[in-house]
Amino acid sequence: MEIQKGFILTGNWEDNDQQHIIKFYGVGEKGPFEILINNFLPLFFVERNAAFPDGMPAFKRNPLKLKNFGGQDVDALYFKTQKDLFKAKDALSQAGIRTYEADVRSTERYLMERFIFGQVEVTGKGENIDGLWVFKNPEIKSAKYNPRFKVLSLDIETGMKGELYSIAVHQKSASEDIKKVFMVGEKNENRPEHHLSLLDSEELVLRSFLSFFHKIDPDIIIGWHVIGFDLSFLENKCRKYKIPFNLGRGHSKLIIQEKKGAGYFAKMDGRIIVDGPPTMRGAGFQFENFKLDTVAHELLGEGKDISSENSADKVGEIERRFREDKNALALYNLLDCTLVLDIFEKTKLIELVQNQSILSGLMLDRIGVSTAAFDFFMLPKIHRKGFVASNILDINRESPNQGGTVLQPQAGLHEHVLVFDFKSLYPSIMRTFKIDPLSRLLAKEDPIKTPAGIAFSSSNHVLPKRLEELMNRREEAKLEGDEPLSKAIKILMNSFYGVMGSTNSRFYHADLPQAISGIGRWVLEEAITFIKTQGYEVIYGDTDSVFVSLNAGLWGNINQLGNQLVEKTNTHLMKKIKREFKVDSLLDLQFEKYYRKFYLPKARNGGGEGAKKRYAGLLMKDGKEEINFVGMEYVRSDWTKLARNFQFELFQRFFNDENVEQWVKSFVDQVKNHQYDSDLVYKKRLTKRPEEYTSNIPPHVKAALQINESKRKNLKSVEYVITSRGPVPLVNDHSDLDYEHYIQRQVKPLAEDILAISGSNFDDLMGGDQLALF
DNA sequence: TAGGTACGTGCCTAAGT
DNA sequence: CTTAGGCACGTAC
Repeated sequence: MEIQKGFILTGNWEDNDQQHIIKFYGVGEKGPFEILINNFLPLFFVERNAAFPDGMPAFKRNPLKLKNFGGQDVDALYFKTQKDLFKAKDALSQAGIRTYEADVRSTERYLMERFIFGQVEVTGKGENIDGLWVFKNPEIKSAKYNPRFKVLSLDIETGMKGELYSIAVHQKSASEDIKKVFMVGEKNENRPEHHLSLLDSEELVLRSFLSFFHKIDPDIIIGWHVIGFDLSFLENKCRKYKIPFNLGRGHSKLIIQEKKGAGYFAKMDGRIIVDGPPTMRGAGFQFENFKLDTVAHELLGEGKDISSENSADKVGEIERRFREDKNALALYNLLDCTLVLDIFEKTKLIELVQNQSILSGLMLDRIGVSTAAFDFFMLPKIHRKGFVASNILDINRESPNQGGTVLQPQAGLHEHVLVFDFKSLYPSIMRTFKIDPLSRLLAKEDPIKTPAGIAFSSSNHVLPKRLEELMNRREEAKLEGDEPLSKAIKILMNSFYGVMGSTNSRFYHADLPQAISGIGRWVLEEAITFIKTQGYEVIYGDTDSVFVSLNAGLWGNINQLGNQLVEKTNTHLMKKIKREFKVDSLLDLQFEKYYRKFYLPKARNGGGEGAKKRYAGLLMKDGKEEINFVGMEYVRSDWTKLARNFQFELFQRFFNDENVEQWVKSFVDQVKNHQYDSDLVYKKRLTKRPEEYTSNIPPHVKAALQINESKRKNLKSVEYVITSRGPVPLVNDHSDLDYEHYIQRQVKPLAEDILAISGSNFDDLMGGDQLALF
């Protein structure tokens, strides 16, 4: 008998010889393992009184003490294979008979019903086959086991005509640091360094790489666009040489799929691919762009040794090194691997996704799917409460759901502004008012009514307890300095509100998000009213935040003041909520920050009213004063660097009480005098193919349409400038820059925001005659 | 290979002078 | 030539 703890990386199912087989792969205490299960039957539920049509495959019907959300009894139907399940589901659907939970994946069903969240203890007859532990129908239960994965960073270099030059890998684990480059070349060439293998042909490079790969046996492959480029390229080469592209554990195949709009996905047994850019985007990282060089510079302060500024030069330099200096190319190839590895290490990305998997129960390639994470937690819970959920239905919403309140800002310059916000507002509302799909169904049991009159059961619910656990665990994680865990919890908690309000969730019901956001609006209003009664002026607020201006001037200790106001407000809310709703408030207003100066701009087309979701303020950070921009052009990636730099410097002067007029004038002169030509580039995403924009054609699309047909095919964003001919892609000739456009569209509106305060005006300042020159 | 709503801004286009 | 409405994008929370 073999007992091992482990972490599940991947899972899949197949129907084989009239059997449904589930396979899980992972890494355990004694190495990688495979779990084979053939005693699990795919299932769904139907109403007890359903009369079945002809053409149903074989099934076993089992009456259960479960009901659907409408209160009707249901039976479980078990099938030999998933294929039979699909067939039955279709037949029933044709006959107008509803099925329940028929769209739950059997791998996830198996794990969730056993409360297994990534980490397992496997007990059974284990057989070690070629280093892979194989268990057949073992006993599996939840456990605590957090491996340090073997992470391999992969990068390839190619020639312009589609030749494979080299494959580099860098793998780090707790105990080893392995570097290797496989390159096409002659053996005695250039006295190659020890980690460089020169091989006679592409085919030999591929074979050597694959054999080496299996020897070092990584758990996770990382890279930069590694699926869409590197692995896809290698797959094609392998096909050409009829080499099986069997990167998976047990030499199983790697399968790559491209989903239009959603990017590339790769699947194999027992290993996970974590691609840098999409994963970092998903984790909320933001950079000027997601080029490896940019991200590496930003995070590590270093870059590649071939600058990627000019892609034509880069390709040329790679080809030159391949011909003349293979050692240099190998170093370059390897540097990319190491940079990616360092980026992952610095941002703790692997730890983040590992925590997301443990918290959600989803395997690593599904952690981003919030609706699936909600199912994983909720389905087993509601079963134990006597309910089954529906399939994911095609719902069309009658009316849009209302969200948070945004207060009308009091436009202008303020001094001494305190910002308060509710910590995790929506989760704490769900906890306070016991909101989840179950308590909505069972609202008759000890009801709580929200301000809008939606009722929930105060005694029968599951999500509030889960949120309490998560919030407590997050506090612990913060104290322990465990950033990835804290972040993973935050991401998960924040997803619940969205899932319950998503028609792509089987738990969707309009009352759920309506109740939550409705209470949110009530709470914010109540807090503001109270703060005003304390004699403070509220100048702005958005969803969960309140901005207070100390118009009477600054006195005493800011922190003390802020914390006292927070305490009073929380106590007030506590009492009020107890009185009106008979529940204990878990709402927590916090004193977040203090701006010495704070500016709320007017809306450009708003008839003098303040613009919501836009502001700039001067706050203290690490003992220094720093300008913080929110929603303004400075933080918008679709404005030029010219505008962003201009706004930053403008506000520096403005907050410093300097007169800006002369400076604005000279800035405009410098623009005309070609001082900022490299800052005039616009960058904008394309959400469709350029030809598909029909109703109107915005500038970035006009630019995109001028790019070669082949290059424009999968274009995700366009860089362009405005010339006397209109928008032109950056890659085309653009010597006739339209400076007047930039002054009028990128500088003037930002300058006006500030100039208007002192009653001056951009055009007067410039003097009409000078503009006529252009 | 489906978390949500609220909002500002610039530009295009068609309808009104 | 001016204006209103809608589209597209990016952002705040």
